[in-house]
Amino acid sequence: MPKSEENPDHREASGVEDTVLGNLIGYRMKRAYMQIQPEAQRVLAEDDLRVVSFSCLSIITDNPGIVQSELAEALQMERSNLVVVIDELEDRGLIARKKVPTDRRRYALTATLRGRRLRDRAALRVRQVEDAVVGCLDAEDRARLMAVLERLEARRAR
Amino acid sequence: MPKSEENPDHREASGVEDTVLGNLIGYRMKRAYMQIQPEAQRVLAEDDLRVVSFSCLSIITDNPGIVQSELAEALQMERSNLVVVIDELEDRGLIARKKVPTDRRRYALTATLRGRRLRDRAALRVRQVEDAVVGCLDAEDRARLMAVLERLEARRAR
DNA sequence: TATTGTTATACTCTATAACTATA
DNA sequence: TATAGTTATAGAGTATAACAATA
Repeated sequence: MPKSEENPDHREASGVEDTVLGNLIGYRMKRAYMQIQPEAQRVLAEDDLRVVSFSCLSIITDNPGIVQSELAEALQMERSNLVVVIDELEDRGLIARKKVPTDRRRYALTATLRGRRLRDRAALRVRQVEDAVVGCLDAEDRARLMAVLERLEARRAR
Repeated sequence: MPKSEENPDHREASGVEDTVLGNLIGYRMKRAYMQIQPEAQRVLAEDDLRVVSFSCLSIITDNPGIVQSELAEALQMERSNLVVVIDELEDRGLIARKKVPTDRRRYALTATLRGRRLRDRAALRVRQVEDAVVGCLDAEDRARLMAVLERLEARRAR
């Protein structure tokens, strides 16, 4: 019976046997992510933000003048799906669209003061719920996790 | 200007500034996961499997006689969403449903020989694409990553 | 001709409520 | 009364094609 070297067969807490799935990084990553995502979603919802709108607001705040194509590329999402998100942020007065004089196809996006403040507050609260979830890791484990995740992501240019 | 201790402000490869989002574990985890997931999806599709059907087939293979409620719980999904997946695996002759004599509400699920063989082959191929993605990590980093992800997941019982 | 923002649309995934048959 | 499996459905999230305005 083939056993994996790094994680021998074991019964999960639930009592369900799992020789294969649990040794796949994708599976483990999704399940770990699912510990964090609903918590982040919940606190962001208290400010009427979705994860995607918080992400947009955050990138716009840090990159005043960014245009929608660039934002879509930064967040790895489709331009078309960005439109409604940007519409809503603008309607709520959190960001502003300004036509770029030198290229009138493009809209320069900037966060308003309200937008920047909301971003800062929301980021703090997301950080707090992450701290709670990740509380079982010490600072070193956490830093190492972040570094490894960044390296996996950087692999994209292959 | 507040800077994070563990990851100072920096320009991403794309040239987009990112003071906040990039320091959130949830964001990093999602982006790292997105390096693996499409690759896994692609190789599984070659065997006409989705990630969820592979996961079901895998758990059923390792747990002959498991019933749908237990499977749903193990994979943290809704019973109702499991039905079509199980239907398809059964139609393809990869698993069998057998009424449990002692409780005729329940179906005992078992993988057929074909199902077990497909699972083993698919698992190997998923493992290969994961190895390719994660090739930038040495064995120790990889083992540590898996261990940390497991600890985050285990936090569920809080 | 190519690109930006936009609209419409479709497809997947997930969540909920309600039904049936059994217990 | 509660549970297992099922159905239908609605809501997200995501992907694609096509269009108008502009380069």
